[in-house]
Amino acid sequence: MMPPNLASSDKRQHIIETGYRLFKRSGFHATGIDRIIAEANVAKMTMYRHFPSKDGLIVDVLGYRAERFDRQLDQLVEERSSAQKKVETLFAWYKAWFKRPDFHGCLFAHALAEFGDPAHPVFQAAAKQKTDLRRRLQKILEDAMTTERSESIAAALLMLIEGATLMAQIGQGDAAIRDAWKAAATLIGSVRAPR
Amino acid sequence: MMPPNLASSDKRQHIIETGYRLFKRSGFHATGIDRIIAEANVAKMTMYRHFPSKDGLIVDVLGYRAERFDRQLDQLVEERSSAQKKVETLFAWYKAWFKRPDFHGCLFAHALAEFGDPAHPVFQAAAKQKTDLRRRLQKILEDAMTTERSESIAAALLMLIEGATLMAQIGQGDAAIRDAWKAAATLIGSVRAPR
DNA sequence: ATAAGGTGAGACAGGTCTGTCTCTTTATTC
DNA sequence: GAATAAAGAGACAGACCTGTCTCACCTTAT
Repeated sequence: MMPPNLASSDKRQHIIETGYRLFKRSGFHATGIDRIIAEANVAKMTMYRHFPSKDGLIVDVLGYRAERFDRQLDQLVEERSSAQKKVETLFAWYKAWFKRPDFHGCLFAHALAEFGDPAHPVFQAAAKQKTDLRRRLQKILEDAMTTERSESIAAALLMLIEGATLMAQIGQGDAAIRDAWKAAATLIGSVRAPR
Repeated sequence: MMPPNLASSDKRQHIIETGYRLFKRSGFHATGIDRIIAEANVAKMTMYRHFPSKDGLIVDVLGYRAERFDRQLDQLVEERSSAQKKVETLFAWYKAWFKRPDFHGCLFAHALAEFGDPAHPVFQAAAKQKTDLRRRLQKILEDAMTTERSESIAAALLMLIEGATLMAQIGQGDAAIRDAWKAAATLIGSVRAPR
């Protein structure tokens, strides 16, 4: 058994996905290890062989989720014409996400809420995702405007998205993403037709 | 001792303020009752005489915080001329809030993160504050534009504010509130000079 | 066949949590 | 001074938490 066990990696991934499902539904502190291993149908030692601790598992869950989000964003923005069209597609993606029955808000925002210490690895993993998303939005916008404006508007788009996600959590996602897109279109349009 | 004991109300308020300070710093689940009563220098039974449970205390803490925020907002917007000026003052208030050393993000957003069940009293108390704030923003804006536009832009302003608060939590509050205000000014200005 | 590593199942320790209880002390009002 | 209500102090129960440990089982490579 020298070669890396494939079944072992499968278990690891299964634990991550189970943790993701439970953490987003019930929060990090309120979800116990026992609950995770019971839902994942693995032994406790299997979990602790793959992850150093609960916090370590949380960090890996956030990393997994960030990677999956990045891949989806890659698919969304590829081969589309204008920056405005790309942003519109992104907002439509959020609108669909809000409608899903398993939507429970942004896991990274929740992580920041529960782990307020900036030195904590979970905090840093969550903060990184927000910073990365802002950078990606800026990359999309900089084709259509100056760098200075793209940075400012990218930050505004990110804030609109985060705010819309919060409103979606209290059952107002539909109106929120509609108003957010209206605002986003106005902001992007203001570049071409400044007052 | 027939008349309501004043000292008793003081204790109650002191417990609420201590809980507020600890909850916002460490989160709700991570903050234990023992910690609260130790910091407040009260006996455990004193706390349980004033509040039915930990969840009950949390609801009252959120209510206290919402009331205080409303009062501050009252002071901010009174006797100011234009809607734009009022919003600018509000954004300046957020900018100052982000700079405070005891800033740890929005307690209501954190409550929504930790109590994801819409039927939970804590969830409802937190959701109410967001809905109320949106309504107040709309009242401010409707002097300067049609009701339809004021509703849409008020929602956008709220999302910008919530997003900025999240970014402030990861140490980017200064740039966030600046970009948020830029966007807000563009949105408000777009009403007078529509494309 | 045999050796070895991954896994399941669950006991276990040590700690923390919420909430209840009793007993004593303090402060106020009549 | 006596009566009464609030509060302090802390034990306590029962549950849950994380993380470690043991032992039996199963699969796979040699």
